[in-house]
Amino acid sequence: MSDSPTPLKKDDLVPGPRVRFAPSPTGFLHVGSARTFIFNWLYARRNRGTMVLRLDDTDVERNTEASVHSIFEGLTWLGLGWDEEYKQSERLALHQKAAWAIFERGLAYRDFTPAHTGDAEKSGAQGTWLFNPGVRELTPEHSDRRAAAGEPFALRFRVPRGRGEEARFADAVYGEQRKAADDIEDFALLRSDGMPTYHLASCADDADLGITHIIRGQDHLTNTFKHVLIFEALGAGRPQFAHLPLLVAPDGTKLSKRRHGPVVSLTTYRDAGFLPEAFINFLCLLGWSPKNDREQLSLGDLQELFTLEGINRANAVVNFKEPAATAEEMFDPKAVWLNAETIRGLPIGDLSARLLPIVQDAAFSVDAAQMLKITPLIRERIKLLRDVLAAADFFLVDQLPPYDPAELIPQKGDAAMAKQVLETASAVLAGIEFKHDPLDQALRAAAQELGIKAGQMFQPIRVAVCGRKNAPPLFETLEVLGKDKTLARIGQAIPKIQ
RNA sequence: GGCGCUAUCGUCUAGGGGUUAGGACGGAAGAUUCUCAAUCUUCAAACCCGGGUUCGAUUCCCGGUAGCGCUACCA
Repeated sequence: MSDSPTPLKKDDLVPGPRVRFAPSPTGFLHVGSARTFIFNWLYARRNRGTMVLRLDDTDVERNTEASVHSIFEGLTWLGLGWDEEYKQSERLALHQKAAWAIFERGLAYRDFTPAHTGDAEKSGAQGTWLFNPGVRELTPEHSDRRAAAGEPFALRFRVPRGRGEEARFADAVYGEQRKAADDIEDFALLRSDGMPTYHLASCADDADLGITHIIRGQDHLTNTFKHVLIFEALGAGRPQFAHLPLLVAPDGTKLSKRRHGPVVSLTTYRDAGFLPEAFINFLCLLGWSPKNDREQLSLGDLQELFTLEGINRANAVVNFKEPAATAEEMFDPKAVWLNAETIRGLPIGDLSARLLPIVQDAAFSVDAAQMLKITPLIRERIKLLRDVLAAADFFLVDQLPPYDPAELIPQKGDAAMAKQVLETASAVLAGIEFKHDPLDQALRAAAQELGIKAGQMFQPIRVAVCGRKNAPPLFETLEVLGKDKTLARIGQAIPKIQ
């Protein structure tokens, strides 16, 4: 025995919570799923716990490799990471063992009834389906005999009936929940092909992986009664449940790609130029609040402030526009605002580095040094990263695209004034250093000499150089653009004036 | 149909037996700079309906209505 054993850390004695995000790869990564991931992650980090990523891929028919990609693509973009990773399809033996253990305890039975054609009962307005009559009360001998003869069957949970029993659990968000067992149908554990159902696989894995907190969408709230039954039948401890209000479309319906298009897919936001930290901030504000009116929250802030108590119960609308006119209009205005705010708060070097690949992908030849000079001029003028293409276009091209020569004419001025301004500017600019202060002094002096207002002096130059009226401040722009390009563009503008 | 959940400005939300019902986005108006943007100021904008409890309900209780979810050998 060593006389100085390694002291146990407190964390070793009290392991942190274990949470999981368990998407099924049957479609792209949904923004609602992304929020569920984020809340789980925040809970794990906040409480020094473990974040488990588990692919719930027991539905072989509907799984796609493309979907797996989409999930990882989305999660990678968020950049939050996870600690452990599992695939349900690799844990089938565990699920089957769990199902048969439940059967051995007499809490499940074989159902030899052929599978339903699911949609028929979805639309059916008749009474609640609870179980297929006849099979639930088959004697074990009869059941064994038919199984031995090779007759296919599903394994169903035998929900206690007619005894006034109740399933109950305490949800961290929705409070005490209870439901009469008589209202719970005999759900399937195993399909007739032997594959586990979602309910069984999910609970068996949660128990096996030691999940302590299940944080998931409210669409699972009523499923939880079944899950509670499974955990009990497994003799496993029951995790703490916390259900999240759903994210819905402006029309109040659940977000779906079919109905609502790309706005429900996480990668759409990445591709449109959202910053992951800003989008995480936005998503967190949907269905959760720090209760102190703070809205601009960094990841660090969120980690510090996130609690299950801050989650509310009503569904939240993602306020996008259905017929989207422009890219920016299709998104929730608050998400766009948060993104713009985050962009403004980024150090220039950081923002510039994020902008550079976008500009280069658009086939502009710019280097990092140039981008670094352009960035401060557009930082307050872009809301999405991709806006850089429209905001900085005139810095990036050699030849300005065609513009309306009428724009060259200043307020309360005429063509003659425009021409005079540009000719004067041409002469003045040729002889000075292209730095903010000299440009400022020279052009203001020139305006005074011509007897016109500074604004009247600047507009024709701005249009000649930028190809439009709305652009960053003039002197900074000229400085970045340089003397050669400036003079060339002014030279090209002069003949355009009639 | 059955069961469950929910209900504060257009949207996200704070609040809670007595408040001018607070903040944010978006909208409108104004200030400011060489345009735009940013920034600042101001304004408009909400407690689903009906009962009950109470001196007093937007808040608590019940009912209604509406929305959403589940009701598959999908997850």
